[in-house]
Amino acid sequence: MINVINRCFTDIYFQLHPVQNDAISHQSVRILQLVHKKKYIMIRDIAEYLLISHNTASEHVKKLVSSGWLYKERSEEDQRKVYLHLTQSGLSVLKKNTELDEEKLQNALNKLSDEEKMQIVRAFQLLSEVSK
Amino acid sequence: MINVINRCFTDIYFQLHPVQNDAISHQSVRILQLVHKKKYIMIRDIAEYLLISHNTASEHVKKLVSSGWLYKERSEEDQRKVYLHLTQSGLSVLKKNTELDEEKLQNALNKLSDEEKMQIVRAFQLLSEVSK
DNA sequence: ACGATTATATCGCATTATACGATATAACGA
DNA sequence: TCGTTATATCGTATAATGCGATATAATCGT
Repeated sequence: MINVINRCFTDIYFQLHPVQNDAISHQSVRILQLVHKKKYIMIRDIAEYLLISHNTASEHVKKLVSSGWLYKERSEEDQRKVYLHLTQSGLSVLKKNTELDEEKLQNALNKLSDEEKMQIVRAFQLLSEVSK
Repeated sequence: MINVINRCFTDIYFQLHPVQNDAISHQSVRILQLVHKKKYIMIRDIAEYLLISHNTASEHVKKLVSSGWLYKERSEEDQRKVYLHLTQSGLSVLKKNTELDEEKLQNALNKLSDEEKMQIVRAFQLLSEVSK
């Protein structure tokens, strides 16, 4: 069962992911992903998740800010802390690099009945829920 | 509906993907992926898919062969052609970099009933099928 | 037969990505 | 005040990425 899900999962991503011409590095995508999924994330958290030193994480973030994909917010309570957030542009880049292509996904879904579409949505919601 | 599926899809991958300490580059993963999903793939095909020049693709493949993740097979009919295949080691590296972690996925599924598990498997098979 | 094409490979070179140690600054905590 | 925490910057090193130029061998078209 695990293997079937994994084969389908990778097949779906392989077939439906957007064609990306964007020049974006692997670590940049991982950082945008972290910022998107985690609330109140800081530089040191990114270093921890990515298993890199804090200064390297700081350099990465600097680049992402200057690219216009992230912005910083100083904490009110503790002025040392810097919370990171995605810009609209950053969200758009992240989507192109982690989500399924909307048009390709729509084309795939159109081959199914309404009942089948709903089954797929429910299944994704279910697995997403128990993954947390 | 598209947005719900995409949010769930990225959540599932974010929560369940393996923690990877392997030192492997982005392009290397993409090439292993291509070789895995496509039959009789050649250097020039990889260049085409990855939108890079054939000589760069050749260099990448050389590195992957020397890492023991790919091996080459000369075509019988046309001796110019070199088909690429994954080694066992290459397949293992690819899985760690694209699939969901077996243990994490199992833990998530264990929170569900047998009926719900089957619904998820059917939904993934369904979407995988219409994605081709 | 032979020039054109195809597929791969290699070399030289340039740029970007990735990372860390050392060091600095500012803010917080006891 | 002194130690700790969070971020930032500089210098430096190595790996990753990529392309043009060039080479070799096989195949194709006429």
